[in-house]
Parts: sequence; structure tokens; C-alpha cells
Amino acid sequence: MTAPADPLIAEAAALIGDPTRARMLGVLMDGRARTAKELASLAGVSAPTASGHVAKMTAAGLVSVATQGRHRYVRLAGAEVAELIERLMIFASVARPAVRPRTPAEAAFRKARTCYDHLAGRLAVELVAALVARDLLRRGHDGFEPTLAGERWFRARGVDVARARCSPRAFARCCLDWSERRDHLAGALGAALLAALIDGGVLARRKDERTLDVTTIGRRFFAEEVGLPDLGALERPGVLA
Amino acid sequence: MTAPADPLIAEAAALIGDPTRARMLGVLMDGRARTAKELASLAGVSAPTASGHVAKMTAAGLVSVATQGRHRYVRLAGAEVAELIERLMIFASVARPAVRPRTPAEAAFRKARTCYDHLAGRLAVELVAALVARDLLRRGHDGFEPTLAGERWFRARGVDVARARCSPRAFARCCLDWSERRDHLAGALGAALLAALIDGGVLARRKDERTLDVTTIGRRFFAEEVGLPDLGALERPGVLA
DNA sequence: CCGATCCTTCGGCGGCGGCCGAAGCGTCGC
DNA sequence: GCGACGCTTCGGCCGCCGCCGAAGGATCGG
Repeated sequence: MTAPADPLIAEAAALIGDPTRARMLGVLMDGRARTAKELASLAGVSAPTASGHVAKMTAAGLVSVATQGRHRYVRLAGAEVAELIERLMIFASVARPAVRPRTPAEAAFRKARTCYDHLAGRLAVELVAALVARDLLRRGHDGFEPTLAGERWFRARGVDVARARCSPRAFARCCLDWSERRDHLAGALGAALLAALIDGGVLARRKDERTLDVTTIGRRFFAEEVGLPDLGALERPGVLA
Repeated sequence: MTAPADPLIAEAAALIGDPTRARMLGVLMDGRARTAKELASLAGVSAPTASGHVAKMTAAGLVSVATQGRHRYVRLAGAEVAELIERLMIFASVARPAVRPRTPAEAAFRKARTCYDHLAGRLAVELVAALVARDLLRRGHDGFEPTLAGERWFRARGVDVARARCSPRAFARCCLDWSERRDHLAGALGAALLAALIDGGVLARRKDERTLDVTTIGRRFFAEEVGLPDLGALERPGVLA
């Protein structure tokens, strides 16, 4: 037998393979829910067209829809979808090494962005490395596991570790970073951490984008509480000390 | 800006999204090189059709082609492709939980198979777990790292650890297993281990399939040298002790 | 050399699917 | 209630792409 799921993977891939749907999924990769109309305009198609796409993607389990009044909010169906799309980006960057010059927007995107509901980019990778170096986080059975000191560190920053731990989804998975090719923190703990960082004014979302900005508060935070003093260096290629 | 690579991921996904190409890629997931004609017959299409598909996938970097005399051997372009397809299988199994009864063929496939050039399936994740439990393998910076005793263990089984380490590709990555949702050993070390196990008669490939069979030699090997006595249990769902 | 084998290119056919405008349905605000 | 708004369904158009058979290199065996 060949792989048992061949037709299924073809179906999913074909859905992602349409440029318009790919654009929609790219928009949804920030983890936010969008109304069908927003998606239509962000993807550059008419409302009926977008509606059809959403219906197909819903049926296939790529996105989920929540009806609220006369609005229908669309979001990625789950972490598996986000990881799948991240994989596609990784493949694309390997298959077609970027020739074009790196724009400032792309540099910022590589530095810090959301990956579904957690932090990604060089900042995310360096953050994990720093936590591991301080023995606040360890690589465990599957994914990560905070140490006792680490649990305190997370709690002090407003992350409800206990709540994350009993979440139905994986607690602290590792997720391969598209731009860095190194693991960052995903799972319930990763999501809670990103929420806390945004809530604490450390990171700021942009409208309609996945890119995240480090605030003034954030620069102090990463310098003093994580040990990453020179965030500017994160935008430049190369290995950080 | 939306994700910078949206059109690129759409292109790759669209290629995988064709059922015939998906079937071809599924065949190639065993890591073996196939002639165009073999691919055509395994995918159930005529030679010209297969040729066109191969040309497109080559241009996109999904497969690579090596000309040898009048044969053209097609293989997956690299580990990124295999990991991408594995992700698609993971998504598919989450989105459409298998309703159909589990066939013997599928049970064997879940138990042991190739994932591109390394071992996957329940046997693979249990093998990694056993090596970690014996402190022969540890989770490291990115992926795995054998301990000193582990290096000896690998070498004694015919794995050239030093050679794998200076291979251009990643040394010992972790790769998320489709059926088990746990990591198994990939990268140059994983590839070398699979090669050594097949060479040593522990595992046997099937013709035209990814499924691997554990030989009589293999049952002794896993019982005595790994500490997995009851391989039959691997075919049954549930957690092994 | 000459047939056999492998593979490709070409031309033409057919169908799937994305796209839009118009029209229909449900929900909210006044 | 009655518009306004968000969304969906419907119908029709159009282009893309997968498919095959036939024909044209390319390479091997004798």
C-alpha cells in the first residue's frame, strides 16, 4: 500500500494551493479571527468568492467559523494547521532561497511575529535559548518543560502555568521556526506567554499583520528580565552571542 | 505585509494538491529513487503524464532527478519535502479522524515504516524512548545528541557517527511522527541508523511500499540490544510500558 | 548500424474550479 | 417594521490544467 492518506493530503494541499486561499490563510496565521468580509478585502476578492473559499476550508477542517450575530468570524482550525503552513514556508525558503533584497518589513517580520497564537521569529528563538541557558526551561519528553524556578518566572510575568498545563492541547511543544530553523516555544504555554507579553505591553500587534513590535517597555523587559540587551542586533543576520 | 512567501507556499501546495502527484510523492516517501516509468505505473497514469508531473515538481524543488543512461531516477529533493508531507498527513489525520477499521496493512504501516531516509512509526518512537531512558541519547540544543556511551552503542551497530556528524545536513534532528505524534530520530544520524538496521538484517524493506518488516534477527535485536521485548504489542493501540 | 527501451514534446480534448454580479436570507439598528 | 448590512446561493463565463495518443530525440544491446 502507498501512504493510506494520499487522497486526504492531496485534498488539503489543493485547498492551500489556491493563491487566494493561501493569502487568506496567511492573514489568519496571526491567530486572530476575521470576518468573512475582512478576509475578502485582505485577499483581494469579492465577498461571494471569499464565502465559497471559507466554506471549503471549513469543510476540510482548515479553518473554523463562529457565528456571532450577523458576523461570521473565521479563524485557523488549530495548531496543526499553523504548523503545516509554517512547514510550507520552510520548504519554500529552502527551495527558492530569497534572491530579493531584504526589506525593512521583512526584517521586522523575521525578528518577531506571531505563529498562530505564540511568538515566533528570532526573538522567540533567542528567548527560548536564554530561558534554557538560565535553567528556567528544559527540553523534555516531548517539547519543553519549565523547571521549578521557571514556573516562578512564568508566573511572575503573568502566565498561568497551571491553567496551561491542564489545557486540552499540548502543554509546551516545540515548533520549528520558519526563518530561524530552530525551535521556539509553542503549545498552551507558548500561547499564554504571548498573551501575557502583549497584555504587559512588551510586544504590540500590528493591524492586519503577523509582525510584532517590541515596545520601549519591551526593550527593558528583554534586557533586564531575559538577558537580551541588544534587540537591534536581532534584525541583522548572523548569530547572536 | 502578509507572509512574504504566500505565493510560494501556494505554488508548492498546488503541486502537492494534485492527486496523481500526491500519489507519486507518497511512493517517493520511502526515500528510494524511482524511474519515471515506475512512477507512472505506480501512480496509474501514462508515461507522458508522469513526465510532465516530474518536470513540474523538479522545477519547484519537490523532487530531484538524476539521469543515468536512458533512465531518469526521481527522488524527493530533501528532508524538508518529506517533513512537509508528514505534516500534511498529521493534519489530515486530525481533520478527518480515521473512521474506517484499521487494516492489517495499516497496522504494519503504523508500526514501522520509512520516513524519507529514516525510521518512523511506533517502533521508531519507542526506540528513541528506550535510547533516552538508557542515557544513550539526549535531547539537545536542536534535536538529539548521543552521549559518549551512545556513540559507542551506535558505532557497535555499524553506524558511522563521525561521518554523520560532518554531513552537510542536520546531524540528529527530531521529526514528528505522523501516527504517534511523538518525535523520532531524523537527520544524518537517523538515516545512518536506518541504513545500518537494514544492512544488518534487522529490518526489511517491502517492494513499492514504505512499510518495514521486523525480521527474526530484528526481534532478537530489539529485545536484547534495545530492551523492547514485545514487538507484537506495537501493533496494538495504546501506550507501551 | 537497427531495433528496443526510456523518456520527452506536441496537439487536442474535456472537465474542474475560480471569479463575479444579481438575487435571496438572516440579523441588527432605528 | 423597514432599511442597512453581512453573508450566502445561484448562474454563467472563462481559463487553467490534467490526461492521453502520436511522434520525436536519446541511449543501450547486439
